[in-house]
Amino acid sequence: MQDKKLQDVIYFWIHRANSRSKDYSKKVIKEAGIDITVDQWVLLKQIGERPGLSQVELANATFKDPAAILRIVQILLRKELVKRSARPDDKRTNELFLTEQGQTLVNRLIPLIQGVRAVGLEGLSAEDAESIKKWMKKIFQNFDQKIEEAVR
Amino acid sequence: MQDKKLQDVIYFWIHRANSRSKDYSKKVIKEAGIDITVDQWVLLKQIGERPGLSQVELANATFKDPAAILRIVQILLRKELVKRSARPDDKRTNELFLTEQGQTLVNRLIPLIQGVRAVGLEGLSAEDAESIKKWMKKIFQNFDQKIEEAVR
DNA sequence: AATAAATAATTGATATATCAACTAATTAAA
DNA sequence: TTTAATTAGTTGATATATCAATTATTTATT
Repeated sequence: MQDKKLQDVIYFWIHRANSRSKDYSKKVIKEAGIDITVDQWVLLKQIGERPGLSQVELANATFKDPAAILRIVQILLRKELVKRSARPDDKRTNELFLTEQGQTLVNRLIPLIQGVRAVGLEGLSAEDAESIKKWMKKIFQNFDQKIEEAVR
Repeated sequence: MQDKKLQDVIYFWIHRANSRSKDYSKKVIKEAGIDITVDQWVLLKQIGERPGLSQVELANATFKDPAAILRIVQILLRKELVKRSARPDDKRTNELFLTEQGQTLVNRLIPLIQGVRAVGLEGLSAEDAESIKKWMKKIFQNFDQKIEEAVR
């Protein structure tokens, strides 16, 4: 049975680009002497953008599983970068906030991560970057629709 | 400190596209009643393309860690989809081959995975797809170079 | 040839992803 | 309003990713 070689498959390269951007982010964070993972950073960043959001809201925003969110949040609580409290009008729900330490760390990381983003886009124009973003959204939606379609 | 919202970051969308393509592959494989993961499939496919390759070669081809390869290979051995034997001229090295069962499974999966690939690219032209592949390679290389640069 | 360096595979530790099952709290329906 | 359904969070199980350290073997060096 004939098939494309792995290296000719577009999704394989999307995977590689994703993987290496994570690797490089990790390297930059580590070299700055900061002890958090890329996934922890993403949650910190999102909590900073939307203080008080719940774990489910965080899961939706980052497209992670609530169970995955919980475990990462527990690490962030342990590191005292995040604090958590029950929402007064709905005791099921936890509200998440950055601690002062967490906010300081986010502020320190932002310029580093901006540098990381720029590295990946070297040699690409702003229009190229826009096209890529647009196409990634399209591919995402193509799959997402097929997945959701089955649910209905 | 001002920064792009998570949803405006190109790498976030690359991550999402990657993640959903994996989700949909998983769904299709499961619906076909086949009990393997996407990562197991990628290794099977690569071993089928290059019979006799070693774990390190497999790690390089798929950009995975040798330790990760080992654990997935152990699962494939357990499922009797792959067989393994020491290379005669270098006892450190294992050669990997598909079993007959493994080959049958690969043949069965290929058309399913081709369908998955097509779903993701709906609404995109062949040229769009080529551009995406080219740019993902570029982004990959931009990061990879920075990472390797430090090693030298 | 003996020693040192490099390589392939392995193991252990930690972090993450996903799914299914479960509890507690809330909301909708009979 | 009592019951049923839904929702938020949690836990356990399994698979994967990454790093550091270890063993066995091979290759390079002296």
